[in-house]
Amino acid sequence: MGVEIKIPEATISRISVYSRYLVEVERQGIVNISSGEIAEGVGGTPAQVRKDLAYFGAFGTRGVGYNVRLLNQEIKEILGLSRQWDVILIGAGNLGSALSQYRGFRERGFNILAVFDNDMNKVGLKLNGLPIYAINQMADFIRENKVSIGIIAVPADYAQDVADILIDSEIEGILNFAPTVLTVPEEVIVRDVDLAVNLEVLTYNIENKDV
Amino acid sequence: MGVEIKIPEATISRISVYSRYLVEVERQGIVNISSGEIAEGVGGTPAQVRKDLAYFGAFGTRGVGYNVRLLNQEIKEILGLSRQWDVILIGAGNLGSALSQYRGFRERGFNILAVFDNDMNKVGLKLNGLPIYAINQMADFIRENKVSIGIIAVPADYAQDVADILIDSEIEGILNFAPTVLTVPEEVIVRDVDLAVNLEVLTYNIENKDV
DNA sequence: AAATGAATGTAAAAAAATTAACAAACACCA
DNA sequence: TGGTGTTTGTTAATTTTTTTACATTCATTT
Repeated sequence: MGVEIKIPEATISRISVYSRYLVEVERQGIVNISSGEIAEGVGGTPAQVRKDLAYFGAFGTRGVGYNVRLLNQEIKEILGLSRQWDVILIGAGNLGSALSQYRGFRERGFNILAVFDNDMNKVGLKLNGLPIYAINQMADFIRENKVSIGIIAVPADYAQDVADILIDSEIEGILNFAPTVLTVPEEVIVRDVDLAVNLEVLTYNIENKDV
Repeated sequence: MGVEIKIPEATISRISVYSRYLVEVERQGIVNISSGEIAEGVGGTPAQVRKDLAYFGAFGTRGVGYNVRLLNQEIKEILGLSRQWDVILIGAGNLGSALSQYRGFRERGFNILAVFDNDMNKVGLKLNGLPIYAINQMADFIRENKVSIGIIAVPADYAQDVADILIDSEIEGILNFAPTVLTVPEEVIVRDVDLAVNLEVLTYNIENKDV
């Protein structure tokens, strides 16, 4: 009977950015930070920062601000980053290769276990230290290793087939880099990263700067 | 004195996805399509599709739907894709390499002219057929070739320096893959593609599925 | 111990975006 | 030619998100 409080997706994106910024700030040895300083650091407004954080609790001290280390700890907890996330990557092409050694993932606690590809010239080899397996080994691997997330970095034509295997293997979430809309049951969470779409939003904004 | 009509950024993202879907539909030889069919194809609602399109004009025929080819033409015009976009890529690392040969860019009319990197072992070589130049050659190159967009794929620590050069060279837009917030003057449009943030929004959504 | 200053947390207001609803327009058929 | 069914374009309603404004709280100083 409790009132449902829906938290904007944009808030989640922003607190992830706050967290990344706080890591940097903590590294500089700064102990306390105000909403205004966070806003300045990430390009937002103080009110927005406070509002975003207030969805989850009262982490600050009035008149003082937020303790950098504690706030970052709270945010990581909110984002689900206090547990480790085991991830597999599907697609050992150029994009897959880039993602397999992307520092940002490891730094934030994501653990890529293996790469899957259907190219038999690649299967058995390593990609940036990660083993490459065939896609027909994927379902077993996911179950045996309790993999939570699959990152799809295959061409659009194969993406749904890959997704179907992931779904069958009871994956929890999919980060989809293929430029296509995936059909998944509602218990599987998908997030699309659409590179061309991003570029097109940019061109639109360039062309309509002044308007 | 005209009323300003602000178009949601989400609308721009969506029409870009519609366009990609229409390409596929057109390839299948389908001539007309309804808002409901588009919605089904991209995972949206018919009302949303119509509303998004209505910001820009009346492209359909009542009782019939939209002519696939014409609608796609209109959308591309809206997104600024009727002109060609000359792009450079900064960073010849793994991510830069992946982006340099990303099909989705070329398919949508983006033309990557060159890659820039500070690693002198790479300068002078080619990356997927594209010349690699030193970053100190970048400003001249941008002006001489009237480059509109720079794609930043360098580590976060160097991203602002690269951005500063792009800004000085009067670039129009920046697609930023570096996990950091760039400071730019307001006439330069930036769009961030933050890979770890996307993964963290995914983990949040997984952890809060049922709520 | 009271006063001052600073910055949070939140309630209320405003703005923005989405959804619903329906009249208008068109194709097709009898 | 008139009626029927379909689907758009648009207005209105609703929902969501952002912004504003300020009372509350805490640290510090006198």
